[in-house]
Amino acid sequence: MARRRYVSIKEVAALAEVSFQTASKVLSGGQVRVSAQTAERILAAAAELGYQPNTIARSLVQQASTTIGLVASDTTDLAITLACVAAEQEARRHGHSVLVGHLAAGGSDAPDIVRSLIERRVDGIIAAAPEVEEDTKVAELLRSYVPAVSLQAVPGGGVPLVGSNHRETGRLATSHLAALGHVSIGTVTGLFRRRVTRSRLHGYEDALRAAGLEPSEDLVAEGDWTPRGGAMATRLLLERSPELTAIFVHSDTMAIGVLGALWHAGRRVPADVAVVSCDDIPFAEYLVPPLTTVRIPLAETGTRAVELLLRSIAGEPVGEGVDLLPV
Amino acid sequence: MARRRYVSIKEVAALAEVSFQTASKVLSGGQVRVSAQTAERILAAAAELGYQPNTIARSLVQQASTTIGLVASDTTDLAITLACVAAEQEARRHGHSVLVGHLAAGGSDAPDIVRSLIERRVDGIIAAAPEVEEDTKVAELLRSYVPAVSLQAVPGGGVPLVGSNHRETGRLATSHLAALGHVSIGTVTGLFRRRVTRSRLHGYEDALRAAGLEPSEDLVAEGDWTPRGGAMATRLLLERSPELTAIFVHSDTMAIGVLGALWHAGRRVPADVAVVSCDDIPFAEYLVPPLTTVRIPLAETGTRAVELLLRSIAGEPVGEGVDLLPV
DNA sequence: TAGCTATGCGCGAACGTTCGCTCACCCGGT
DNA sequence: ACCGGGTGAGCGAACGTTCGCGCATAGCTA
Repeated sequence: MARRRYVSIKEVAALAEVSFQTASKVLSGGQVRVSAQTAERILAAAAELGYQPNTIARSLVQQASTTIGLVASDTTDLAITLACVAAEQEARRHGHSVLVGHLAAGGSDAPDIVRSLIERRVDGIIAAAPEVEEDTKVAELLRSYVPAVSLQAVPGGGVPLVGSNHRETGRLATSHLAALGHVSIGTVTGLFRRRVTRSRLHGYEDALRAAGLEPSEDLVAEGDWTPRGGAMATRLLLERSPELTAIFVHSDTMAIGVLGALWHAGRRVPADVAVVSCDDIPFAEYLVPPLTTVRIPLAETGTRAVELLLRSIAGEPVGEGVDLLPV
Repeated sequence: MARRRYVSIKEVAALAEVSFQTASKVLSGGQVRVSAQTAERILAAAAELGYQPNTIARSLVQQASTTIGLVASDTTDLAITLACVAAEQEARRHGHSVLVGHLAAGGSDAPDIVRSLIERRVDGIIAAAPEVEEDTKVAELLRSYVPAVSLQAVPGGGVPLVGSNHRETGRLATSHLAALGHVSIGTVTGLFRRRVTRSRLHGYEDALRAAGLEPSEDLVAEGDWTPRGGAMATRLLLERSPELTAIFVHSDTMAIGVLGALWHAGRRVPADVAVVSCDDIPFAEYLVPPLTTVRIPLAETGTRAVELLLRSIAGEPVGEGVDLLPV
């Protein structure tokens, strides 16, 4: 493992017998006033020495790192991962690299992560962690130091959002169940303090009312985005409202737990209880009773966030809350 | 969104009325020969101006970026994600940031990703993508430019591996089934060309032989790590060997598809067919027939990889193939 | 042949740090 | 009163680039 020493542009220039600034002109790609022969000589020298440009030095002088930061929650929820992967690939397509930070359980290290990104002079930051909804410290950093785009609301605003229309999602899922003739429709939600949850809940109520049904507190149970929480919420729901015949679940991940709990309770799906969820995570259709799910454009959300961020970095002003359409 | 201009250490120094080098000594933390009062003055000035150190400049002079690269496959397989998240958190615990790159579908952009990491002068690289098993170009880069640790074998060697004992995993899962009295035990594998698959297959055969059973080609079906592939392989298996009463699946993700396919085929789990899988992904226990799964220490793998990498960066020589124990 | 323009290349400066050396000063011991 | 050691702070250099300007040389027009 004899490690290769990095060669600098000066060594390349020396080999090609030009000044290192000239070598720089050629190697940094732009079309510049250099004769074809010298250019060739320089490229040959670079290849021979295995020259790898030093982005750090370049960033320093250019005052731009072509790097963006991504702060994600560590929930092993596929939904967030999906958006993150898409975001990274989109960023790379535009020549940017991505520095990630995954929040620890409580999300208390969010300010540290963001600060570390800022110290590394990322050109922009994408926040994909529900925890930031409550973090004013992070919000302040995001607002004042660096362009940012968030997938969640940020306290105090000032950061553009990208997301999907959660209310519509809730409405769509619930009205689907209502259209099937169900009259006792429960819901297993995400954490109440998240906006997503409240929006979807509104959509859920909208749909109930539109179907002439009255929302009831007994039909709503709070989950925590995990299969475990989904299962617990379901048990609670069955206890409080044994007559229920349909459930709208706020995420596919929780739906796994919901299906499990229903099975344990001896309810058949979809014969006894119909389940509709949302996210459209890859495995949804392969679950044991195949899951009906509202497709949320997660990857598109990630892609769009990057687009917006890069535009913002480029200096274009960007507005707020863009909504995408679920199917 | 009036963006704050970054203030340099010189401005801080000017405000504190010291030379910027002295300010540097104080702000970069080490205990140095500076009087308590001046130190205080400098810190106050830094706070007042909202000074954020510039890691880029620091990296340039220190010839170390305190950043590591992580190249992951984009498979939305939770297993890999789990390891990646753990790796990032461990790296951060040691003051390092993580630059990620997710391979595109075919994995053909792996060399580009690695090159970009090298140009950004990462101190080391962790490869968590099965695709690299076949990529000699990547292997060459990893060997010659930068310390690396891989979770998969690398063509030509020279890169330390971290992983779990896959053969043992296969043996464990299969012998569990054999101990339950099953005599016709099938297996839904990962892609044949991956080492993991072959190792687990060996373990599977080991266990069969130990139980006095003869391995048969008809009992082995290749999957592709997706629920979809798992389902297809299962159908194939049922067709070729209808008498089978147990299946060892090479990943929890595929197991979802396997369970689905069995259900569609009218086989009850575990009454008609027993299923054992491996990974111990969070939702395994909540699947409809709860999944029996061999726990693979994914997070620990990520953590260990970072440990090893940092040791390697620090100059300690490291060996090869470390195995961890599944339960 | 003198003057002008275009072409090819070099040079100095700057980006924001860290590091090691030097220097001035104060204090205590002889 | 003199010397030595320790302490606090400054200074120059370096890290590997990019950028804009300036200076030759060559070719073209008048």
